[in-house]
Amino acid sequence: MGHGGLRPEDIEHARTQLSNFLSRRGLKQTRQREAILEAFLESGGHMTSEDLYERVRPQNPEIGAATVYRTLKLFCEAGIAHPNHFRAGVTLYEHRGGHHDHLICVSCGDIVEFECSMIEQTQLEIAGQYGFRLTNHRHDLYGYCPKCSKDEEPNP
Amino acid sequence: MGHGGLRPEDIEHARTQLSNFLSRRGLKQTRQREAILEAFLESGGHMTSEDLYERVRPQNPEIGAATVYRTLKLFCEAGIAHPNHFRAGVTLYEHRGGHHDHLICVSCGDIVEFECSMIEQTQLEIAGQYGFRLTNHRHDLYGYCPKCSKDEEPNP
DNA sequence: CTTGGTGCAAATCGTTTGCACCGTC
DNA sequence: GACGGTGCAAACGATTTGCACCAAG
Repeated sequence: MGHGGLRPEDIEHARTQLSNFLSRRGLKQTRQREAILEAFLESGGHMTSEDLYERVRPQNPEIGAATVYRTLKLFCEAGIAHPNHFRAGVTLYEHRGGHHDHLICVSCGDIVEFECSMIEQTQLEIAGQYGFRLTNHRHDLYGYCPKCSKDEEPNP
Repeated sequence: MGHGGLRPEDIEHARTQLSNFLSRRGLKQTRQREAILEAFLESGGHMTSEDLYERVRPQNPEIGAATVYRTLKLFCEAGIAHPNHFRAGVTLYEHRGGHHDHLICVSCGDIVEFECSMIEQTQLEIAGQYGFRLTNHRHDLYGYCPKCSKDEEPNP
């Protein structure tokens, strides 16, 4: 179920973003970071460090898993990636930008993104009622996607 | 920031629920399961297996951590508990019942539950648009609670 | 007495870290 | 050259599992 990578302009933007972030912080531009960034951007988002490691490996066999973990964290700080914990024990990284709301198929794992400004608005109101100042949110809907709906029957 | 345990009637209901679940499945009613259930119900919800283990230990030094993990999973199947992954690496279990929507303070970790039927409704519509058949959802709003809002300043 | 439950310790899994070496600035 | 980056392997923390023993039905 691969879906939506980024458009060329987004990719270019991400490259610049990382570049700026690195120099601003006095960090180094390395071959590995470039390779990992490209692999991440080419992917559809929603991947684990492990996944990305596998993706990078063929072209760069010397890059270690630890570097991928470290780099992905760096991307999060740079605002290029965002970590998500859909299930126990794994961190899924997604492309930044857009709102992080998802429809997740509990059967095949497919992830679809959606956005609803009405809900966004309502969230702010609710937070206000409790005196909370919101920084971010997550809104995930779990269920069976159209394909899997046909296989799985409601009552076991 | 402790808050809301369950009312006596809810506790009674949970006991029955587990009891029924066990016999329905041909499983056994054990001293450990009772002890762990009581500890879980007495707590405010939103605890890790580890937390519960510590809570149970004083009165039942022989109960092992593995049993608590196993039992908590059982509670989930029985519909008494519900697992949540607010942050990487830990599973937080909460009391079942009510909708699982939360306001979470990123500073002190306080968790407030809320419910909004309008959002619930909208979720169904969105799922429908994508042909998904929903089974459950999670909706977490992160931010600073009133107390912590005073300390933390918006711009770093 | 039969089958599931428990406790312990060892095993796993994802992720992190210490350290010696390597490459960028 | 200095300091951050990398690779490897060992360390880690949460959770799971194999196994021999125990207890509920």
